[in-house]
Amino acid sequence: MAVAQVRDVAKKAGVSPATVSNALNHPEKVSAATLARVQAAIDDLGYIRNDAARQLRAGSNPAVGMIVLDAANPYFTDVAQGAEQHLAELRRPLLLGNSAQREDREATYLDLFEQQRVAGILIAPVGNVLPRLRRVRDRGTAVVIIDRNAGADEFSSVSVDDKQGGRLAADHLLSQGARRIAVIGGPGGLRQVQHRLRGAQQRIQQSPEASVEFLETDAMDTESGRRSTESLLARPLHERPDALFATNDLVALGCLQALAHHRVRVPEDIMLLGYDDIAFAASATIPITSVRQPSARMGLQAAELLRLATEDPQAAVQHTVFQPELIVRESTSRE
Amino acid sequence: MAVAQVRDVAKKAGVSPATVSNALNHPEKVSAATLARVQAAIDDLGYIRNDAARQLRAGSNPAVGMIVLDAANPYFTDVAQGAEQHLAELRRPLLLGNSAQREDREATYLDLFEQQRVAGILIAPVGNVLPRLRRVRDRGTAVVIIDRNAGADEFSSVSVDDKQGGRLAADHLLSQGARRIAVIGGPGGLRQVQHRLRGAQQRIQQSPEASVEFLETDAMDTESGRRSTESLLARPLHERPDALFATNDLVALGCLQALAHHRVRVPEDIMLLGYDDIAFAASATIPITSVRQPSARMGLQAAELLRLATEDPQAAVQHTVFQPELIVRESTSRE
DNA sequence: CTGAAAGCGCTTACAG
DNA sequence: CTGAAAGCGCTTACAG
Repeated sequence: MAVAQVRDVAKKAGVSPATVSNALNHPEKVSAATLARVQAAIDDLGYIRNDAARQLRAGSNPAVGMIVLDAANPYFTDVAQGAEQHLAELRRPLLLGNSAQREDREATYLDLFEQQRVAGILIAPVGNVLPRLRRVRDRGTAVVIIDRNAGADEFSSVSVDDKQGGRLAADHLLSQGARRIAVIGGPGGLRQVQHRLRGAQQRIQQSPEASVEFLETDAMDTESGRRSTESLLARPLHERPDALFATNDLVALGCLQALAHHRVRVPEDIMLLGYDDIAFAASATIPITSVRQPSARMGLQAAELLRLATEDPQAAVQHTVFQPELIVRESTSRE
Repeated sequence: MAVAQVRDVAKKAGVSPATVSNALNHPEKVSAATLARVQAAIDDLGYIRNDAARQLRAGSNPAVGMIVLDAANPYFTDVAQGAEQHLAELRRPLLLGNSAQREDREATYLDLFEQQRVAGILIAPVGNVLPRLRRVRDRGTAVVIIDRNAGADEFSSVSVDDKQGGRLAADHLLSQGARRIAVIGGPGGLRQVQHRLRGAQQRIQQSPEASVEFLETDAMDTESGRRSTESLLARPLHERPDALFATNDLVALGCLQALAHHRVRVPEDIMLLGYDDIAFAASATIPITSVRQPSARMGLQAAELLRLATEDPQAAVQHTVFQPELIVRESTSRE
């Protein structure tokens, strides 16, 4: 069975294709009687508009593309959900791409979104995509950067003060008596990791009796946390840290698993602190202290900044910086 | 700055638009020298193909659409990841839609995918979408159903034997001494819920001393599990169940939170068993016994069945049914 | 309010 | 191996 087209609908309704199009896109231009006949013909034939043709002629695609660092991380599903909710109100579909922290995948999704001429792109960048994003914007696509203030002067962005998050984490661990802190996460090139680490370092350096080291990982998943922790536990006892600061909660959960496996007590022997405050941090074997980011609100605000940028390409660039919040739980509470 | 088009590339390379198109789509038809000039022109101008035009003319969209019941559930992110991996090898982008168990959202994504004339659709259905899926297929779009054997005769499908899963769960709880079992999940119209419940009921009815009740929820998230459990704990002690079978792990985590909040001991006072075996089940406050589904493999197989269906629309319908596996943990181990 | 004509940017036969 | 012409299915001015 051939797929119905505008001309089939037009013939059935006894009008021209132009009128069918108007009934669909500008119903106020069409008389009520005609509208009803067109609608009936559409229902009869099961007509479904061909988006490629519409888009080609109309010259624009309402959809918005989004690229996240890890689609399996509840933090990013929350951000995406916030963005999707706001975009749905604007009648804009969200196309979600997962870079999995890999530059090649990031580039593939950027290709795809550009080829589709999406109206806008929301991106949590992995690689140095700024030059590319500039070209994207110059071709007329709005861009908003999530979770990064690099490129801050050129693109609107939504982020969290990650240095402050690192400071909060370190400050809390020190106040609980930690003296040897290991920061676990990576890759080190990722802006978020750098800032969380630097914030922690800055705070720890103010305490002469405390020290900090950085264990870099390839990824930010549970497996990475487990492996890093295993390597720490392979050391002689007196060279082990007394606190772990994982740069996200998935890594923290991995750390917790390795610690439990080796019967290291948390927090008595080693304290553990995560980042993002995903729902599972609170439900963990030992509930995990974590630095909360307002994930859904960040997604919503990113979508809003994108709306502003698409509606007025000349509009001033805007940066929304949220403040992180420390949520204290058992994994760092020694008394 | 205007966006570069084929004709601009052609002019710059000193060839015709047709040759540019051939260089892009059928490089074997073009001489090496011409290919190099075209490529140089493309790079120079930063040309990006307009997918809408390509698709309109070529008459097909390589992309595949997927609709899941809950994009925030790690089970579905795992399934999606499996599918995406296989589709990537076939050079097919995956467009992911989240129905959030809502029929209106499911319909919206089906609209979107149909308008985009995707090559295929992978769907875990919420509502009664079979009539619609029939029309979709009749228009030439391949369809594979995930996680449902309803409609089994018409569409290829990938599923797990959920009745068996329910039986495994009930059998284990009974063997651990449970006598009053509450099944928590919903909505009751969802095929997975029905089968898991029915499997459990069948097994429990074989034990005259045991009873089962069903607490239906609106959704399958943590909040639903928490609320249902609260209502159970509001009962007099002797009317409480001694075991909870949550129809997925998110619900189970919610149950666990409510139980902990009321200082009910797990498994001593009430046992808890979940479904899906998401990674977080093992890391929970009390590690949760769960029925495992091979999520990534299911996604991969769904993509493979879709490939078969797109390559030969006349190909026979195929059903892959995986067997569930019980993973026993602390939440049900009374000794 | 309605319709005839043109054209969005590409690719596909086809002729050379 | 290369190019001129046609056309994919829509929507947009424009004329009536």
